[in-house]
Order: sequence, then C-alpha cells, then structure tokens
Amino acid sequence: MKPKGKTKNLLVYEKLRQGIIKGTLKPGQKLVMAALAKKYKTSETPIREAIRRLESDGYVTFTPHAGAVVTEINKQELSEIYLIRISLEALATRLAVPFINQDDLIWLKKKNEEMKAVIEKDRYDQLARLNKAFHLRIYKAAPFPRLYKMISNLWEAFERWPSVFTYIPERAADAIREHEQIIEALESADVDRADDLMKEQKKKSLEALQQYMVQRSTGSPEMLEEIWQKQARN
Amino acid sequence: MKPKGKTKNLLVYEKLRQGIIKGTLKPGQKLVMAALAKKYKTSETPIREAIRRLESDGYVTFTPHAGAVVTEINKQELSEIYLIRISLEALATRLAVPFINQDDLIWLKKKNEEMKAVIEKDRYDQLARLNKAFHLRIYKAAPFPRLYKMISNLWEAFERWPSVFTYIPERAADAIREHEQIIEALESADVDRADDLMKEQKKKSLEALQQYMVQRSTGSPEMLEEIWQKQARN
DNA sequence: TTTTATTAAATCCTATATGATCTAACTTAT
DNA sequence: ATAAGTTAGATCATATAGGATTTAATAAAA
Repeated sequence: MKPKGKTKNLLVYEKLRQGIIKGTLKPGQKLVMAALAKKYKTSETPIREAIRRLESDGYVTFTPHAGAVVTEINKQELSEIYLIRISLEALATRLAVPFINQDDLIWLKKKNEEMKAVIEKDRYDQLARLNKAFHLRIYKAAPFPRLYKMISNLWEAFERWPSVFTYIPERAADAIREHEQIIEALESADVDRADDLMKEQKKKSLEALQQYMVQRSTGSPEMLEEIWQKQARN
Repeated sequence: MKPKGKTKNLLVYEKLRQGIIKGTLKPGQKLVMAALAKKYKTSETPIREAIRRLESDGYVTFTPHAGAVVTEINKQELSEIYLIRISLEALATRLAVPFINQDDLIWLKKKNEEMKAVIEKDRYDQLARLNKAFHLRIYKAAPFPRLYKMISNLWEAFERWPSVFTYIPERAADAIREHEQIIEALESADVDRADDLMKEQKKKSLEALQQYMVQRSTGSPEMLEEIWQKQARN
C-alpha cells in the first residue's frame, strides 16, 4: 500500500512555508491558529504542528502563549546566513569533485546555456532558479545528505528576498563565466581550483549583495563591510 | 509577570533529548507516545510535539502512521557531521577574533588550567565537558547566533558517542597545548593564525577519531580516510 | 507626567475521547 | 514456500472544553 496522500500538517506546512518565502506572508505578520484552521478546513492540531515545524526551520518565531509571527530577518542575519553558506558550499564543492560524473557535467553545461538564454530576455527570476539548480546539482553529487540539506535550507531562507540578480544585472554575466570555470575545474577533477573558484564567486556575490542592500536602502553596508574584512583573508 | 515554568512539551523534549544523547535511549528504539505520556504524566499532545521537534533536530526518525524511532547514526554520518563542524568552527573562530575581550581570555585560560587538572585524575568525561565549554565560549563571542546554534547542535549530535578522549587519552595532552596556542592567537588578534590552528586541531582530532572508531570496531576507517584525503589539502 | 496595578479579552496549552488510516505481523490459501 | 488476505496495534486527524498565560487597555498611585 502506498502512502495515499500527504498528511494535512505537511500540506499546511508547505503552504505556509511557500507563503513566507514568496512574501505573501510578510515578516511580523501574526499566524493565528484558529484562523488558519478555518482557512485550510482542518482542526488546530495539524496547524500547530506545521507552525512548530516552521519554527524549527527559523521561518516563524513562536512565543509560548503569545503566538507565532513570521520571523523578521534583518541585514545582519542575512549576512550571517550568507557567510555560513559560503563556508558550507565551499566544503560541499570540494567534497563533490570526486563524485561528479559525465551526466552531471553534461547537465551543468546545459543549465548554463539555459541561463545565457534567459539573461537575454531579462528573466531574472528564472535566472535565480537556474542558478540555484546549477549549484545544488553539484552539492548533491557527493553522498553527504546532511550537508546538502543544510545548504538548501540556507538557500531557501535567502529566497525570502528578491534575487540578487534582480537588482544587480551585471552579476548575471559574471555568474555565467564563473560557472564555466567551475565546470572546467570539475572536469579536470581539480579540487583546489574548484574550491578557490567557489570562494571567489561567493566573494563577488557578497560584494554585489552589499550594493543590493544599499539600493534597497535596507541600511548602510558597514556591518557587512566589516564582516567581509574579517572573512576576505581566507 | 515572569514565565512560571517550562511547558510540558519542552520538558519532555529535553528529557528525551538527554536520554538519546546520554545513550539511555538506544538507536533503533521505538518511542511509543502512549507509553511516554504515561511515564511523564501528561497527555499525548505534548509528547507528540516533543517528538516532532526531536525529528527536526535529527534525533529521531518519524514515519507517518508508523511512529518514531531513535535515529541510528553510522560512521559515515559521524564523519559528515565532523566535516561540517570543522568548516563552521573555523569560520566561527575567524569571526570571533575581533570580539574576544579580556574577560574571555581570562576565562579561557582558567578553563584550560582546569582541563590540565582533570587529565591527571583521568576524568575524561569532565574533560570533554570542559573542552566543549572552551570552544563554545570562543564561538559565542561573535554576534552570530545562528552560526553558534548550528555548531552547538552538531556538537551535541556528536555527544551521542562517548568522548573521543575516553578512547584516545593521548589526544588530551595535545588538546591542552593547542588550546594554549589558540589563546595566544586570540590575544594577538591574529585571525589567520587562529584559523589555521583551529583547522590543525580538527585535523588531528579527526585522525584520533579514526583510531577511536577502529578501537570500537565501528567498522573500517577507509571511508573516513578517503574523505580526509579530499579534505586535507585545505 | 510617569509608573505601577488591575482587569478583560484573546489566545494558547493541556486533557480526553472517537473514528479513520496505516504498518506490521499473523493467518490462510495456493 | 510464496502470495494474498486478515487482524491488532499504533498513529493521524478531529473535536471539545476548561485552565493558564499573555497582551493591551484601563485605572490608580507616585
């Protein structure tokens, strides 16, 4: 017997999660269980379970007896997540090198071509999606599921903001070139080169991110600047 | 008005978590909600919540309609966790350097002295506790709560096995020396040196871990060896 | 005016109960 | 011995209800 359908708590969890990532549910917004139960035509129990799970993921902040609100993330947390991602993605790339096969390489090249195509059409939302797929494919090659999951979770936490590419279109062309270099390194199984490239790319992305945050006037980039000073020597 | 007491679900969560970490609850053991509800004199609802939370943490594996069992962790996962920890701890150390103050340094020196004392008494369980406190103090100095939490979670996941020190007493003396070097680097605010030392220490620990696993005949260390080959070039 | 108490409303937490659903073990038939 | 069918045990989902806690508004005191 196959599992017929998803449990309701999972269903609600996914709906709310998507809502938070897409921005339908805004930071600071309160999640009232009774209201959600009515909306999704279920009782409060599954709703509660979904919310507690979102809390574990960091998407909502839950205070006992006070309720759940969509977590507000400030620029500092954004930088923190990004720094962690840089670290873990560098590790994952390094570990993936010996496991990359021909199928992976063909797939990666194809995705990169697709990215070129959408750039010309200024479809930056699609570009972000393809970029994510490109990188996750690399990380998934290595048999380290826990690392993979951590990275994809951090990536998704990042998706709560409009893609960096949306604001810094120049980054897009750079990314394509960098992807090509990464593919080369993977092809020649050059661990250190792949590692360096990944770090280099992330460094550039972080710089782009600074501009991005200035443009959205999310605040001055001093904090990030300072963080980067400490990180850049690596 | 102060929060009077912990909620029951939190209480049960902590009890079970401790049980799993300490080894009272063995891998593969089934967690039956009705039984737990009886044991902790509460209803099944809080038990359920606690279990789902443990699932998010990776301590139990929960299959819908089938129940929860304490997660079995094999040596491969152990290595994976360790590799992730190395990465994140190196990052955390680097980020912590500018935030370490005199109080921290005094505290770190004191802890290291305490460690020397317990080594002579062969109290390796206490040594592990002190070692953890030593490192976490460093990581906590920097204002990156998410990174800190990730590291401490991984550390605790590791505690499901008896401390490395218990099996490789020689490591203990090494650790003391390495701690002293780390303190020096922190004192002179030498980011790169602190970073290198941390990586060096973790490398040695991983080697010790290999021996440890051989001794406990948890399996041959080829996997780890292979992983380390890929990682060591860093 | 500012601070402290009080109070009321909203919400969460826990408890208990029932039926549906799923898993795994057991039984039966081929 | 294998495959299909049955059954028991556990979980999932739901519902209801009273107690506990927090928030926010209001009143009293400094």
